[in-house]
Amino acid sequence: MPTPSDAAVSAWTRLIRAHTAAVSVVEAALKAEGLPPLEWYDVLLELERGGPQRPRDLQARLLLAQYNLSRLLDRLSEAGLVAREALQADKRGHLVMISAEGSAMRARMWPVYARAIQAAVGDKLSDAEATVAADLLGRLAVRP
Amino acid sequence: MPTPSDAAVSAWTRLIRAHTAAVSVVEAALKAEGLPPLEWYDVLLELERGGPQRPRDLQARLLLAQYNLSRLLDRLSEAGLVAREALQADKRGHLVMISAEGSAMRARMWPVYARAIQAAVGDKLSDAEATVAADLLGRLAVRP
DNA sequence: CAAGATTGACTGTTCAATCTTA
DNA sequence: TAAGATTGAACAGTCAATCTTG
Repeated sequence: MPTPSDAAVSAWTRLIRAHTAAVSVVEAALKAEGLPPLEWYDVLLELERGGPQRPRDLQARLLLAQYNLSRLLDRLSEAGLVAREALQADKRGHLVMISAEGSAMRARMWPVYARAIQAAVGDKLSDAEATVAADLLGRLAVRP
Repeated sequence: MPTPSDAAVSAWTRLIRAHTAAVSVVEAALKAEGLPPLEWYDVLLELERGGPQRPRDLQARLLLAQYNLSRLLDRLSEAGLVAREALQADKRGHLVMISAEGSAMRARMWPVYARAIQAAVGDKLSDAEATVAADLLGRLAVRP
């Protein structure tokens, strides 16, 4: 049985810890400004970058479960930040698109988010170190 | 305003992704064997290593919110994996300790957990790379 | 009043089942 | 039958209030 090396276990443990610590800094910053959670930002950004998309595509890019995304979109839609539009091509699905309000919200969130990233990562690693970390972390997200 | 560098943003983004990917591998492995979630393992391990402790101490080590831990301990206790015992010294609190069943469960979880860590981290990074990643990630968890 | 811990009510997540169309 | 998407009910997480003791 392939038991992980100490180095792998240590990297795993610290990945969990670093994630918890960094996310809580960012979420706290957003909450302090009365802004929506991180997850909303991700969806809004993906919709700005990728244009109108089907939930299935968003799901794959954001690594979310389908039922999870369904309710997340409900909330975003209720807040007026995204709109759904029926598809003629495949009547099972529909397109999700960001609204003007959604873009405005994403823009309002970014400065707060950016400062929090700086506090959580930028202040703790040099650019060279952050680049190394990004490379190694990128390898962990690759599907086998 | 200190805007984060591209390197910092990239490290942040990939931290989130790597965490999501790695955790889902591990949680899926545990679930497939009918075992409890990762979080339970963390509590059980901490109680084995650190001996009987007050919830406050567990909370600090595991980076959990107090109300969160309170309900997590309820579940562990209901499953017979931990026990609570009143403290005479400070009657507000109590000690939490792992039971024999709890130790047995932790031991059953470990091989599954270990294989999953290997798949999520060990198979993707060399030991040298994992050591570098662990060092950098450790710096992110340090309180300012 | 402050610290340790819990609880009620609310919000969000998960699982399995369901519905519709391909 | 399978894929895209949603939903009811159960479960877990969050916030603010509460209780008890220091």
